Amino acid sequence: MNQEKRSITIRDVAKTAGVSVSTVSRVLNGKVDVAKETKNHILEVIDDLGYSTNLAARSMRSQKKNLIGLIMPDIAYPYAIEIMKGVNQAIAESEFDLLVYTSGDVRKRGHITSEQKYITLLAKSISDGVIVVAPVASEYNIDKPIVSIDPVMSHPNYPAVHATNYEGSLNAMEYLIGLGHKRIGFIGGRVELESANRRLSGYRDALKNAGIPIDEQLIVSGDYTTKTGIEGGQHLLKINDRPTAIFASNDQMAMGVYQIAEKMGLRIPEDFSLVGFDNIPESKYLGLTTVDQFISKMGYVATQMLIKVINEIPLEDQTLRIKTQLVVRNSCRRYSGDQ
Amino acid sequence: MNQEKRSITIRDVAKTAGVSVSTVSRVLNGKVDVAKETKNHILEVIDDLGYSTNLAARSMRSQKKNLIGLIMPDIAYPYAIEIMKGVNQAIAESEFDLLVYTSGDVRKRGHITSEQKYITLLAKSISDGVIVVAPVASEYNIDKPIVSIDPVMSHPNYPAVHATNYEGSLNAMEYLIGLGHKRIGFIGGRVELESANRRLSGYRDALKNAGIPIDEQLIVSGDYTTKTGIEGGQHLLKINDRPTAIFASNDQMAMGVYQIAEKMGLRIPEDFSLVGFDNIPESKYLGLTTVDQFISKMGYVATQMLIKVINEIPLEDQTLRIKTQLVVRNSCRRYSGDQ
DNA sequence: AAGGATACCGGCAACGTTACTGGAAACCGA
DNA sequence: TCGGTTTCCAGTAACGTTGCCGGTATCCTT
Repeated sequence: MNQEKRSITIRDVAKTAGVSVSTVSRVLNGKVDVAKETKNHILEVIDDLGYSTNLAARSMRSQKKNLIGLIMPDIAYPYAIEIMKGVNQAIAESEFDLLVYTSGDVRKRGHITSEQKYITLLAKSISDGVIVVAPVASEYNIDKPIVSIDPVMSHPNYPAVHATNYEGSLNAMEYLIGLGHKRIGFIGGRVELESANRRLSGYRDALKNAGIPIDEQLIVSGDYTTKTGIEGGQHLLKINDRPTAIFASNDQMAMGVYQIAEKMGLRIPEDFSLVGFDNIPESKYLGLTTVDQFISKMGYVATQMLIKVINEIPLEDQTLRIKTQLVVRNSCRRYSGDQ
Repeated sequence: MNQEKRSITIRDVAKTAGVSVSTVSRVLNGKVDVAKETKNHILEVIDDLGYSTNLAARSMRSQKKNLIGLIMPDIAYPYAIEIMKGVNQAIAESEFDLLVYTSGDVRKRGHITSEQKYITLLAKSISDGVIVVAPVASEYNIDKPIVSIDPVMSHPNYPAVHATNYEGSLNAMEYLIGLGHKRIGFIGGRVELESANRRLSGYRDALKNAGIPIDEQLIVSGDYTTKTGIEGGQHLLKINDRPTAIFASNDQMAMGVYQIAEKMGLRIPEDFSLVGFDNIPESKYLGLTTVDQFISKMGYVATQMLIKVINEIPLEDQTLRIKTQLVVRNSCRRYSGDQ
């Protein structure tokens, strides 16, 4: 039945062009050692037959692939999208193409295929190097270049780009404290991620620095999703002596806070102030004051680093820290304590 | 210097496990024909050595790859992102992983690597099937499943999912006309794309149906980018007897119109009405009335179709048409003609 | 005109994997 | 005990490509 229309190989091209396979391979790879006439003829045949080289076979045999891999567990949330935008831009400016590898959901694969597996899969097989987002491990037994974005632990010998999560958090808190807030709620992120912990540290230290006692009741946990933003926000806003400000440790959760505030009939910033973290595009429209961590720039820079490593250009710094920056919009107001 | 730490192959595993290569391959692929004891031992060795199978080699040899390819010229614009969201969701629900292939920019590759090249590259090499977005051709000499999203010309034998571009455009225009508008500007999309032409047809036909003469001066061209939205908007708004409404043939360009309007000191909808097409997330925040074409749903459905084709489940319909729907927000107002 | 350089090209092996074939051992029923 | 299954595994041949080596012509130099 399925008569398997075998696809056209380099051998077919060689045969119809009346040359050897190696010669075809040479014109395919732009080697000089072939007569202009033969070359043109072969190119014609290639076009006629609609041949295109088999990536798998080529990858297996040769070194340079002009392909960069980007590994993400999920590509459908704003953070991932911003990363991709940055990577995409760097890719567009380069000679490389991009292969984004995803399983669609962090939770999809069980214990069998771990991060390491994915990386080796892509790296060994098919690309010249990979970018890993928020990886857990820091060492891989691969000979291929790897650049990590926001890794859990930075390893001095492995290139990585970070955001200054701690400082960003500190800044945001100082801003709120500077506005006169003393009771500030905090909605945390996924605890297994370094970024979440560092943002929490920033929260705690800022209060400590300002001499404000920490009320553990005001710290709730979340997982960076809108849903937990809603839950956390609701919890905080239902407290009797409710906080005058909330610091959500990412914008996605801050968006949840907006939603629950509206449902509860509370206005932002009139009834309470709100600060987020990330500066995803949506924040602009919401008027959310947040900490910009230049996500897409991180993707951009990481890609450039990777390309350098691939081309064996030495890196000035193995780890690059992108400075976060507070973006003040209109989700916060001064709190004078007299209301 | 670079002593090329050769990576671990199946042969290494076989040797240290004291079995043959084929046996290792068998446990790797979950074949039954191997003793439980041997199997466990091999799995242990695999874990110890940190082996992971070389995708390229496997792809070359075997049929099933559990991998779906998505080919996009650029992944950094809202339309592409929405598609990916949908595809991502379907992927997450399936046994397949996803490989997004992009060169980062439509304009990057010259004549050498065409759409066909990309498709065969990915399809022949490495994946079980591919999804192509807005492809120009309708036939490919590949034996692998292909599903197109919004193809230029639909071919009855090739699975594709469309939006009802013409009807959507017609609806939007009828809405504007129903509000009393007679001078309606139109900003067109990339002429080489079918969607652009069909939206323009909708514009023309709606006017014709309403008995309103077409003023060619009110039709300007664009290419679906914000930049041309700005230019087109400026051009239209500078006309002496300027249109009372503008229909931008996608949201991205409508966003450009917002920008230029603000710069010119014109308010929407007080000074003129605006309608877009696509319903990208940003539109919600802008309050833009637009035609929802359920982009992410298109990605979702296309992926499901592809998976069916791969699994040789017959499709009910080769081409699926997703109905567009007008989303009324607050960028339009009634025009009574007395101002 | 002869020797050497150069331009061009073909053949072979190898990349790491899986499909296929077949064969040894173990088991089973009588 | 013996033929026949069954279980398990090893060996070999591919898959489509490129790297390497070497072999012809052709051209240049003196």
